[in-house]
Amino acid sequence: MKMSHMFGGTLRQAPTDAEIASHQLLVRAGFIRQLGTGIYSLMPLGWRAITKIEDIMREEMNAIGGQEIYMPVVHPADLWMETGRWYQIGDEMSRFHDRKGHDMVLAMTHEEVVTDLARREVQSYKQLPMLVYHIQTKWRDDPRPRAGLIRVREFTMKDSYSLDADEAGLDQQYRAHYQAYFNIFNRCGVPAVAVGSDVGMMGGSLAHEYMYLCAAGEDTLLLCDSCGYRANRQIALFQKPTPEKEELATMEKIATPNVATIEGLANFLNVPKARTAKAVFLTATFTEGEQEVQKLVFSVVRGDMDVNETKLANALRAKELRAAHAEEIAAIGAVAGYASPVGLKGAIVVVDDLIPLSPNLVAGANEAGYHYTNVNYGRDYQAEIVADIASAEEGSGCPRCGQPMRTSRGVEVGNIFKLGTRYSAALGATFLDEKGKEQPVIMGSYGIGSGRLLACAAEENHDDKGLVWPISVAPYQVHLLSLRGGQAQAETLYADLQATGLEVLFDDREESPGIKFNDADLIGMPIRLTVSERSLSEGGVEFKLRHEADKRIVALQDVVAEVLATRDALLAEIAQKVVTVPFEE
RNA sequence: CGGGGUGUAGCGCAGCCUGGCAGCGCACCGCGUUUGGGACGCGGUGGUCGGCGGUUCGAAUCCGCCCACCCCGACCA
Repeated sequence: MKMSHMFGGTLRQAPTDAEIASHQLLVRAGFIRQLGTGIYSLMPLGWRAITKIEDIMREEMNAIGGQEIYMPVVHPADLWMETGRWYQIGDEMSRFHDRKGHDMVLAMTHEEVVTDLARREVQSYKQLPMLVYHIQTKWRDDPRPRAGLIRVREFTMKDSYSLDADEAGLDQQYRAHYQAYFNIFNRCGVPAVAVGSDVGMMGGSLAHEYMYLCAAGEDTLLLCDSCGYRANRQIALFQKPTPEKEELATMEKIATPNVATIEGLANFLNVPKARTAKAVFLTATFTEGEQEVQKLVFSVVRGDMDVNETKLANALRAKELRAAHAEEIAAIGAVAGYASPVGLKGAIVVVDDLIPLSPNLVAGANEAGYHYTNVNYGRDYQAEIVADIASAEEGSGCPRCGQPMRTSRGVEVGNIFKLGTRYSAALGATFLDEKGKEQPVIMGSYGIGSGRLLACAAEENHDDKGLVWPISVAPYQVHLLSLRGGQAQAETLYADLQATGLEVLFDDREESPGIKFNDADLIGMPIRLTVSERSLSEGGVEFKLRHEADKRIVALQDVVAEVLATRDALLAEIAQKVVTVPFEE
C-alpha cells in the first residue's frame, strides 16, 4: 500500500477525549475513527490488524474442531421469549419492530440462534460432539462505553458454541477452549491470565474470564502469589477471620448523635470497625414469569467489610440490584445511617456468613441518633438468607492457602462458559442417546471480542513514540520509506518485496524525513526499510526493527532475502510464546 | 440513571466574564527554497460558533429548553 493514497492519515495530536495509550495511539496512527459513543469505524490499518487477529482465532478454532458459520445480527424476538431472556435482559438489548409490527432484537450474543439451529440439525448422539463458531457483530447498548475500543457498544466477537452428548464431552471441549484461548492471546502479544468468574446472565455452572492485567482495566482481580489462586472480585472467596467466642451480653440502646457512618460510629464508641454491623439497603428486581417484581433487600456485613453486589445478587437469585432510594428505605420505617435488622419488617434480610459467628456487635436502632450494642444474630434477629456476601479486598486471606492476596486491575479479553442445558432445554434442542432416550444437548459458549483484543495488544505493545506491533497482528510486516535520492530504487524494492508475498506499507509521500520516521514509529510496523541517497552511498538500504534501536545497511540485492528471513524469525518468536497452560478450575 | 465537564475550520485551542467585522497553531492548496528525526518564505482554501427558542438596534458571547461527546459512579456476556 502506498501511503500517498491511503485512506486515513496520522494525527499529530490525539483528540483530548482519548485518555489511555491504546485509544490515543490507535486514533493518532489512523487505525480507528469514532462515529458515536461506543461506535467506531476501522480504517484500513485497523481493519487489516483486526483481520490478522480474526485469522488467528480461526486457526485456533479450526484446530480444536471448530466449524465456521455465520448467524444473523437481527433476530425475531420469539426465540428470546422462548428462553426467557427477552424478559430478563434490560435496556442493554435493543429492540425494534419490523414493518409488520413483529418484535425484533439486535443480537447481543447468539445462544438463542445457535440453539435453534441445533434443535433442527442435531438428532443423534452419533453426530456429537460438534463445535461451531462465527465472527460477527454484536450490539450491546452499554450504559457507559469508555476507553476507545476497550469498551464499546457495537463490536465484533468470535463466539463459539460446543454441542455435546454428556458432561464429559462438554468438559473436554471446555478444556480445549481453555488452551486455545491462551494460544490466541499469546499469538496476539497480549499476556492474559484465566480467573474464575461469575456466570452472570449466561447461566450455567462454570466460567472463566481471561484477563489482561493493566491499569486501564475495569475489573478488579484478587491474586494469590503463594498458591496461584485468582478470581474476579465479583466472586472471589476469602478466608474470613474467626471471631473469639464471647458470652452474649444484653442488648442496650445507646445515644449516638450525628454518627451515621461506620467510620464515625467506630470512632465515637472507640471500638474496631469489626465490632460493628454495616447495613446496606438495595432494591432487587426479580423475574417471575413475564412479571418483574421489586423488593427491598437489607444486607448486613461486618463494619470492616463491604457488600459484594454480585455475590448478593447470586444469593438472592435476583435479576438486578441497585442502591435503594431514600423513599423506599423510609417506606418500611428504617432510618438510613441508623438502620437495624432488629425488628425490621418489609425487607428481605441477608446477612454475611461471618455475622452469626460475630458476637455482640453494634448495630443501628432504626431511630435517628441511636444504636444498639451487643446485637447478636439468632437471638435478636433472623435473616432470610445467610451467605457469603462480603467483598474480598487487598490483603484478604487466600481461600486456599490463607496468605494475603493482592489486587490488580484487568481487562476481560475473553470468557468461556459451561452452559449445560440452560438453552437446549428451553428451546427443545434434543438428541436420542444410545438407548433411544431423548436428551437435551449439553452446551458451552466461548467469546473473544476482536476489537478489544486489538486495543489490548496496542496497550501492551507501545512505547513513547508509538505502537510496536508484534508481527502477527501488524497491519503490514514492512514499512518502506523512500527519502531524497532513493525514490527509484524504493519503487523497485516495493515491487520486489511484494512479489515474494511480503506485506509492505510504502511511504512514497513527498514529506520531510522527520515526518516519515515519526509516522513509521507511530504506526509501528515491525520491520522498517529506508532507501535514500545516504543509504545508497553507504551501500544499500537501511534496515531497522521497530522494537530495537540498532540500524544497519543491507546491500540492495540482499534486502528481500534478509526481510523474509527476519519476518520468519519474528513469526517463529511468536510461535514460541504458545505454551501449554495447566487447567485450573 | 446520579455527579462533574466539554461543544468555535480536519486536529489542538483562544475569544464568552464586560454583546459590536470569527481568530491562532498544526493540517490542506499554489509558487519558490529546503529535506536523515515533525523545515522556511510568500500567497491562498476552509466556519449554519452543537440545535431550537428568547432578550437586544445587534448574540459565539446573556437567558431557557434540547442534543451530542468525555470523565467518575451505578451497570456490564
